[in-house]
Amino acid sequence: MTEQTNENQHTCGSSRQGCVSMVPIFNHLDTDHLDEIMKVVDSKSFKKGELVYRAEETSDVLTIVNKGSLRIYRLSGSGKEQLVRVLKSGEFTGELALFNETVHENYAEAMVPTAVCQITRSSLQKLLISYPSIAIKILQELSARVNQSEQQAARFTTESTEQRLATYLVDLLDPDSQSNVVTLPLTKKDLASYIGTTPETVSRKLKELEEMQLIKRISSSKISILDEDELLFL
Amino acid sequence: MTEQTNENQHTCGSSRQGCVSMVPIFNHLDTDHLDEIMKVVDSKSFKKGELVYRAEETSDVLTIVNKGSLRIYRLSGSGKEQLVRVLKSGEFTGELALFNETVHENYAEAMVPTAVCQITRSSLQKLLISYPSIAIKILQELSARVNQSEQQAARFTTESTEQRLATYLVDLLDPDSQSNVVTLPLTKKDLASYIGTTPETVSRKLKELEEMQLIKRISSSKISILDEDELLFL
DNA sequence: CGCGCTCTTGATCAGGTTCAACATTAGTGG
DNA sequence: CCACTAATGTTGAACCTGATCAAGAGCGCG
Repeated sequence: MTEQTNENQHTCGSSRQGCVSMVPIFNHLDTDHLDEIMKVVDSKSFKKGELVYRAEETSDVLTIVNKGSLRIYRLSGSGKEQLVRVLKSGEFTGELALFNETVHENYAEAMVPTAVCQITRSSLQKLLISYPSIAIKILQELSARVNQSEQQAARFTTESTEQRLATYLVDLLDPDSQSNVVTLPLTKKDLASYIGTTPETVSRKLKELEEMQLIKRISSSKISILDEDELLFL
Repeated sequence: MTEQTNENQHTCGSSRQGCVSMVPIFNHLDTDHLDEIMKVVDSKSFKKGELVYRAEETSDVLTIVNKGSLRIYRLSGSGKEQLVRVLKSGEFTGELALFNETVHENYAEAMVPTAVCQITRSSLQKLLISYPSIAIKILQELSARVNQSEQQAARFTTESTEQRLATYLVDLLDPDSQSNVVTLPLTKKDLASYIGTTPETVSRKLKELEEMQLIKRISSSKISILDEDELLFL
């Protein structure tokens, strides 16, 4: 039911090229080096809902999103799902299984038709030796993720659901756009999971924030931020 | 009030040596290389309660614990403290400010008299180029930390306080010891903060677990685990 | 020895979950 | 293109976990 589609695995040179040249961990290198990297990278495509990998699986590849997006989530002992993060174009996952030679502890699922590039442990290891700057890029990304994740964890225990929702909305604001309208990139269900609550509570809190004149719901996925400062101050 | 003690900054070659040769990210290298590393590493000592760094500070060093331990914690907007992790000997911190050239977002405080080694960004960068294996070690450590932190975050939202406390206790069990007695390495207050609750609730839940015959409190910091399986099954 | 901690226990309270019913939207096939 | 169905989102009411406040007990330390 969640079978991979590997059809264009060796037929999308352009996709592979797009992958390596647009990815933060590679794009500081010049064309010659990108060519070399391209040779060791594989492309794969996944339909909406397909799993790139699942918990308990071993794997020795780093997966980089080329086009589309991946939901990274965990399942608790009781089967409750926790949305950990959404990977967008240029971001990578699979580092735990790759660097620590262990199993995945989360699930990666395509949210929309998604193209990824994958690089094996041995290939990556060679690249890291040839181009130490790649390692630095990955270190940057991983340390930023540790930080994000620790902040998220701290918010779960120190802030109210209302506060978490409010800051989530404000964070969606595009700094270099005049508009104060944000588009929710997640379903209410995923949004609820991400901020650590239920869809019912998200619904109620959005209503409350609207009654407080802090936001205005334009459509189901569009929200106008009326008072950014007050939202953060809650 | 939280002033650093740099007295033995250049007087403890032995400490520095201990540092580099015992640290996971370096200890796979041979003696010659360790000597080279030792040259670019600084030693510092902190008294109990002193801060190695604080949020909002910039810094360009990676801090590795040599002896003692560091509490890494965050402060929420409302001033609530969240214990993120405890660094023990051989572990490092400061990677966010170091790799991303930004400010710290957490605090690092000595829990006991603590000796650390520090290495600057430029020195580390040179080392990473000379010894790519160091980068791999750090990648391993950081990806493991991303994983731990995401798991911790997921637990906050998917498990009850009782479950989090129970798994915390079981995790303290030493696998290669016959004993089923664990020693709490944290004060009740820190323990409460770490698992995302209050000291009062910790007290009550421990009492409940004892009434369920799953644990037995030996002393204030020693607990006997009577039924590991049932604790994890809660 | 007594002062100031941390820890414990009790009582109350509130935020958020759960369950259930209803509304709305999106997706599917005639 | 509309109708139908399934999934998602909303609202209400009851319940429950865990936080808060307050008071007392134990403990270490000067």
